[in-house]
Amino acid sequence: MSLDALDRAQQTFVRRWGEMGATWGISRTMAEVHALLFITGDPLCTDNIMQMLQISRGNASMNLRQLVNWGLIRRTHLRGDRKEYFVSDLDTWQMFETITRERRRREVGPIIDTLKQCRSDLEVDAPRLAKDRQEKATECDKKLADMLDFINTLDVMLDAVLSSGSEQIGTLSAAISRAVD
Amino acid sequence: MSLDALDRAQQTFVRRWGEMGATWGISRTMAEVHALLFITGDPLCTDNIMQMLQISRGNASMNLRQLVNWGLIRRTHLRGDRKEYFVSDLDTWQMFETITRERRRREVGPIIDTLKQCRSDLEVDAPRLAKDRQEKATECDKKLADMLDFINTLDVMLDAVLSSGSEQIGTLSAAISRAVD
DNA sequence: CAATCCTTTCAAAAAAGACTGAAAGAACTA
DNA sequence: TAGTTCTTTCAGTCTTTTTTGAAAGGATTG
Repeated sequence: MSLDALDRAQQTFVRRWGEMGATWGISRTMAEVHALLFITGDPLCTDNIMQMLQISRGNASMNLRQLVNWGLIRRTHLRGDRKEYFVSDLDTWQMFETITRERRRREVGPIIDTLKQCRSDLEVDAPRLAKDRQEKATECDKKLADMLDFINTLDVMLDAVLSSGSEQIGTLSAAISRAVD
Repeated sequence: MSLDALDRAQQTFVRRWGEMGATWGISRTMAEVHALLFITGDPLCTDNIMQMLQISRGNASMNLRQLVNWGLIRRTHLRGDRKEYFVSDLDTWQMFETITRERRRREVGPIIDTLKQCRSDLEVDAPRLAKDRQEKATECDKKLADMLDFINTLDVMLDAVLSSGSEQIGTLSAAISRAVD
């Protein structure tokens, strides 16, 4: 099994993508599996992936399942072959949208809930606090409110960007630059 | 040491912020230390932090140093006290800006470099590839180019948003919504 | 300069997280 | 139905990351 220039370029990409993933709370291997499917563009089966990334069957299976759950890859079948194959979405924008939506769904909601929770608990019990603590409570509430506000603004912006679709990204980028000047 | 409603609200916030950090490649404790300084607004010394978060001296020292390096907190001193204190005096927007700039600096550059590297390696060696591999190489190059392009666009947008400052964030949000319709 | 007070460092320990491989399960085939 | 082929699961193992605590390093004070 000798590697040519294409293989080497793909390997470099896969490794780097794995490292990236690791700093972003996605496991290195999951990111590598994804990168491999993305960059080759070919349907690959579990054995291909095990061999190319030197990982165990169990590991491959787990990570493939997660990627399917995220919506980043899908199962497919090759005519006359019983094995399952996997293919990645090939469009960069699509990938970005999927990942961003998923993270937003998992993370933005919970943090907003916690902030609101803190505020309402504070509001309910504030009258019973000692005088000097009341001031502090007001300050704290202000910080929570600011943050909530900020997150909401960002969330609205993100939503607009995500729903714009890849064709409009240029327009959007231009509009932002214009608004900032 | 009995906890009042303010303490409880702050603790909830600190815990949640820690969990958030953990899913974002920032260690749970570092995020908790930051949250604590942010939400109380008070200058706190190492002992305060050790006690409030139930962590060791070494751990506190390490994480405080990292936060100072990130520019999220700063050292300060209290009149008539030899200890060092720490404060987080940034507002929500400044915090966001600091964190985003730091991550961008560390992560965007390297990934762009790798993508370019892959492309140029491919270009240099492509002529020597077998015919069927050449097609693949072209496809691969196209993917790398697309991704590079996409990252650049996003990076430009991000830069515009970051340099806009908190006063303009409303304007910006409105401009985006308008552009998307 | 010795004593005190505080901070930093770092080797070792603990905790968290990821991976393996063998075994069980599912889906087809003859 | 029994056999074959492929997939999933999960207890145990291994790896990586985080935390601890004790010792060393600085700075300030009397």
